[in-house]
Amino acid sequence: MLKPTDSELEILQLLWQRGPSSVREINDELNTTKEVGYTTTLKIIQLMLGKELLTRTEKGRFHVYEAAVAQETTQKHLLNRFVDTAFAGQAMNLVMQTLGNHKASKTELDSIKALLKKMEEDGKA
Amino acid sequence: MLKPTDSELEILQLLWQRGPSSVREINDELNTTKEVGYTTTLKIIQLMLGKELLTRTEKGRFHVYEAAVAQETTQKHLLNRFVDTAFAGQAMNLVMQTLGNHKASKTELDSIKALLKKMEEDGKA
DNA sequence: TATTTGTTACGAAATTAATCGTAGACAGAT
DNA sequence: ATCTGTCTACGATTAATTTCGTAACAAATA
Repeated sequence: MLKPTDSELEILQLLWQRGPSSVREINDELNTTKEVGYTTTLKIIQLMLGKELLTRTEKGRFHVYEAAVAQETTQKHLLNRFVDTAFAGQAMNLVMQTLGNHKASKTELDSIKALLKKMEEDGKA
Repeated sequence: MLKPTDSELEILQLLWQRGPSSVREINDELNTTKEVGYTTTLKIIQLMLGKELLTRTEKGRFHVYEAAVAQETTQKHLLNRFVDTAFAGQAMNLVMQTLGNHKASKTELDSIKALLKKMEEDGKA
């Protein structure tokens, strides 16, 4: 799998969230956060198409782009890399630090507890 | 804080683990994993010194380098960035995926459970 | 019809990261 | 005294990423 750059990831996030979108829509979204030229966004999207991170369909005389990689698969890859480079492979350190640095809702805490419970049972068996 | 590159992070990990080290030692360590020239390592270390990621002391006619940034602080920064870029800020998704993708020892699971419990109590209060 | 507007394609510049070669200093061995 | 090996400093090259200008063309509009 091809590692997306930060700019590419930003676009992937938008597409995962919005679904299929035009360059104009993506660029407008990006510009709510930071200033970036239309052709800059277009260029990155074209490069992403080359790397097969996106697919596109003709829609009249313009194009509609869609993420060609699944969010979860991509995140899993990035996560594995990140655990290695930033946490020297110590995944549970990462978990502890994340829990320590970020608030969690009751629902989220419950999901995590359920997952932990399942892990313990699997470990036992 | 200056974001270390991947190569720089690799060197930081070694220094956090080994403590103060010479270029030779760092380069030898790096070469247990991948091939990299001595002057390449030296150059990166010199750049890191410029960015104040390292400090150095003269030791006879050569230099000993030491991490100038704390492991936990650095990881926290990287983690925050990563949560934003790769998980669109959804920290608990990251936690769930990490737990799902990596094995954990009983001790680790217990620490996590203890931390969760503390978080729940804090949330209640 | 002529002009403006919006779109894609593409080349080029600027920036950053990583790699390595070469030169010069110096200690220790011959 | 000279040679050899190790060290630092630094410039040059390459590759990847980001940015944007310009051209070509179609559609909408004046």
